[in-house]
Amino acid sequence: MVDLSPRQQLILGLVIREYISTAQPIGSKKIQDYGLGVSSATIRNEMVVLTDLGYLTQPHTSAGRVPTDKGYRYFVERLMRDSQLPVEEQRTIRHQFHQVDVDLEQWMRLAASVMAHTAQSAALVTSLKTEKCRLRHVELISIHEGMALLIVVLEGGIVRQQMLGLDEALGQDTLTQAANRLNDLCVGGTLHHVRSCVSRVGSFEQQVLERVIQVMKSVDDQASVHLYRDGLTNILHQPEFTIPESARNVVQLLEDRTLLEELLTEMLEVGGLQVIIGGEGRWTELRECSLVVSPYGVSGEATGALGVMGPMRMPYSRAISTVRYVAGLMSDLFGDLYGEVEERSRPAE
Amino acid sequence: MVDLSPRQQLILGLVIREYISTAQPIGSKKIQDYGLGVSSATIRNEMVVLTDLGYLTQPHTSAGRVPTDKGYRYFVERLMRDSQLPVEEQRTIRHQFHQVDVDLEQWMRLAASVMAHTAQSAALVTSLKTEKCRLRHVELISIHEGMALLIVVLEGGIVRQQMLGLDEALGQDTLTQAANRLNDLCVGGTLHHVRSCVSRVGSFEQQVLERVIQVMKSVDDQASVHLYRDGLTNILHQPEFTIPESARNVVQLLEDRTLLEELLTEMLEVGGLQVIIGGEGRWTELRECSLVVSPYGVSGEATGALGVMGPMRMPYSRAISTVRYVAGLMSDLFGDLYGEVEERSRPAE
DNA sequence: GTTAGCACTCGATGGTGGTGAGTGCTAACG
DNA sequence: CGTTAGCACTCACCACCATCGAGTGCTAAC
Repeated sequence: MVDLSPRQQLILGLVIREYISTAQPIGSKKIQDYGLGVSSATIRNEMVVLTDLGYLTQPHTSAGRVPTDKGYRYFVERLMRDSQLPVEEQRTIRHQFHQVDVDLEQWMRLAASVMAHTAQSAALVTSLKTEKCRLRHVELISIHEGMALLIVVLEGGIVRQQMLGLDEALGQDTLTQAANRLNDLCVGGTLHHVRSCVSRVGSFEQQVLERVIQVMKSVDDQASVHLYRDGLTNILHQPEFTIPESARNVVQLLEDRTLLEELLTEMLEVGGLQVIIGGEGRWTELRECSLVVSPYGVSGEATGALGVMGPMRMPYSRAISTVRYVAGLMSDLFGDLYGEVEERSRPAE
Repeated sequence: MVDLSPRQQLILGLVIREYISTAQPIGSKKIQDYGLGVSSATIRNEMVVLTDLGYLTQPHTSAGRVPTDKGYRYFVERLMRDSQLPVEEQRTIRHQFHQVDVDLEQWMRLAASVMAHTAQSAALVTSLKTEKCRLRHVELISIHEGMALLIVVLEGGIVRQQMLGLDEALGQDTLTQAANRLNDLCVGGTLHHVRSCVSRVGSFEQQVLERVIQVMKSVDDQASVHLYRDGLTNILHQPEFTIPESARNVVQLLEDRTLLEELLTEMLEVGGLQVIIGGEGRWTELRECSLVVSPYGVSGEATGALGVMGPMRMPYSRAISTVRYVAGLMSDLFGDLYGEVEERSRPAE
């Protein structure tokens, strides 16, 4: 992995960059045109080496070279200089965020839309997952006799609601009283603390608390993670997805919440901006795709993941800077909701 | 439109049914195989008539016949007998609905999933839109000093939340008091009534009320209608969408919320189960597609639209019975939340 | 180590002819 | 007059083939 000569690195870099922009196998002639002062034969020789080392392949004998996943990996880790998103675009994006309401859902939707547009790929955003979520407020609202609406508010403005079938008809007053009692007892507590309250309240309150616990558990659970998607069309415009077969595969991939949620949750555990190339590791389903994923949120409080997905032949530099910028921006926005604590833990902008 | 002989109707029906199941142009021989006791020449003669009348076309001179949108329209309105979804499937679907929580969002998601699966097409579900929404409850929760969460509960368990920047730091107690005052004053009122309260409260409450009004207005507005989609992959499996071009078009169509929302909202105004074939009317964007859409909900209180989208060559009978059944089921479920009123207004199951 | 030269490979392109499904037309039939 | 057998015709589809050329690997000379 480490023993490429400077010239080999240069050639590999050029092949990858050229392939990323043209989607055509790259021949020695085209590289020569870049003017590195050697003949095509020399470049061919180097290409043979790069091919033997597994950084490039040929679709068929008499074709140019195409990067392998290993090649892209080398490119991303060694040949690409970190670039920032142009200041102009940064401003445009910030502007868009300031134009919408202060609303978690709208932000996430917007983040997906912005990334899809800026990186010209499919974009993914998961909702926040609290690590040890604290209860902020419980509310019970009568819908009609026999049915009440339970609203649970958690730290950081996460709101969940659930319908609650009542065994006996209870008026709004009774419900409010019950909610007040629970608020007095449990607000500010973690799941653990809420659990410990169950034995200290009346039977109806117990019933409500069970549901609150269920809600808090499910927020921790990946099942309740929301997933925002955008830019599916972008990915279908890529030449690698004109084949109906691959198009279907990638759409299926993006439609199937479970796989994506699993993937993004795992990325969250690893932490930091990640690049997954061609389904490396256990993600064989995304064989033809690459992802750039980053966590966002307030570390230790609530975190989510966001990123873009495209063909292996993805403009990594642009994708990475886009994802990094949006993740930083979202982290800042959410940081404000958590009252400016944990300043140090935000990903750098 | 009305002057087809019984035999012409029979032939048209057979051509359409056969084409729906095979996606191949249908020749006179194939129709003869159905054994209607006449020769292929006779069938050809009838086909010429049907073609001249605009119910069928030929992709090219020496090919079989393919239905036109007018042909499908005639089929849907005159040749198709209303069928029910098999009882077995009805049970399966009901069962799935009873297995999830009593939760609007989960229901809509499930409805989309069920329709996508049952009708093997792309499914769409909009959230409910209240016609004259009534305020049920207002809640203010302190997030941190300078920031509060406003929760607005409307008739039928619709919950909306919004962050509220505070001009001055207010404690939870102050917020609760303000919320209580507003509840006393406005609960049960329509948008109109809430508006009339603005002048009767203090300045902070006014500020909150403005936001409540904004929320209530936006619920009326199509901008806030949620859209649940499922089964995109199904549609890409249809032979008409193997061409990358059409595949992209249909994906773009399904990804673009605004067009779909506009369409579904318009369907809501028309009312009743609607079949849109090949972008009839002003829906030229869906030239290659057909939709089966039905309203659901509690008429006069809160209504939404749901339906499926597929190629023009869609199994209309199955699609219609699926959509009708799911719409009925959803209406029943939501009807329960509205306290069993308006019994008469539910679409028949 | 580099390079010019060269034979070779193989996908892409385009023209050709055969095949067959399906047609429209016509003339004969009941 | 509706129906039908027969027939010539059309045209997409496919297999075949030759050509072309981009790009290769190899070798020998620099």
